[in-house]
Amino acid sequence: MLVATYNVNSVNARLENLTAWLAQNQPDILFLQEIKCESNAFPFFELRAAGYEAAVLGQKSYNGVAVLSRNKISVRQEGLPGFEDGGARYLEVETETSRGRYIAASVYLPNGNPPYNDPDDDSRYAYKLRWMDGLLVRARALLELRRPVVLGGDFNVIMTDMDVYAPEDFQRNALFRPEVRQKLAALQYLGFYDAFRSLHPQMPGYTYWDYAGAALARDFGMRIDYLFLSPDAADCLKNCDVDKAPRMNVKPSDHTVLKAEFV
DNA sequence: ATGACGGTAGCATACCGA
Repeated sequence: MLVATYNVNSVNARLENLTAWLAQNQPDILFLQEIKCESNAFPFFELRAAGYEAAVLGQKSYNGVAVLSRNKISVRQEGLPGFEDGGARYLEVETETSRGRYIAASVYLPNGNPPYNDPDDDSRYAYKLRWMDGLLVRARALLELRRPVVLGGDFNVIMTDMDVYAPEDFQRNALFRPEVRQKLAALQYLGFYDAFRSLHPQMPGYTYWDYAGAALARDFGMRIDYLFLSPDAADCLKNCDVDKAPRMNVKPSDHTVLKAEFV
């Protein structure tokens, strides 16, 4: 049973790459982030032809998350409960897999860095911190269900020095500041397992390389996409790997796929 | 410090991203 996450940087711009990856890998569940369209522009038809149902929380131009599944999907939650959010960043569903029913949420955390024209504006960072607090509240409620849960997506947090090519350059970056690292650590103290890191304690596991500056060729990457597992899901985890192929394709996203296999 | 590079909106250039 395969579950994967992919920040596509526009689902329509990435449709060829996406359907090719689905055909080759046949995951039970695929989380998408940054679909960058409303649901009326989402490629339901093409994905159904590829064998996938889709649940979509869309938004024009920015953000937008989706969950693909080979089986029928029921939506549990659009957006974080009790959190006023201008962005389409959280979609929680339940779906059948070849290993039973899973709760699955596609997560796209705010970036949090200020706009270039106003580097002292900390409102985006404050929004990121509030968003993470909302996620932690939801995560606690999900754990209380004592069921297999996967939170997958682009968390926009570099957790440790190992997870970025030049940690010294990122000390004040909103992806690496102490508060966000602490809150992502808190998700694990609650009981969610970082699927990749729990199986690969030493590997960098980069999931993102900037388009600019030959970042991919120089391996200037960062690990910011994650699959977080409830204990019931972690018990069944067999392996978890970065699939670098989508990043090496023609017309790639700047992120690549992170996938996990379950028994 | 800035921009690279790419996507969207919409038709020039601004905004966003990490």
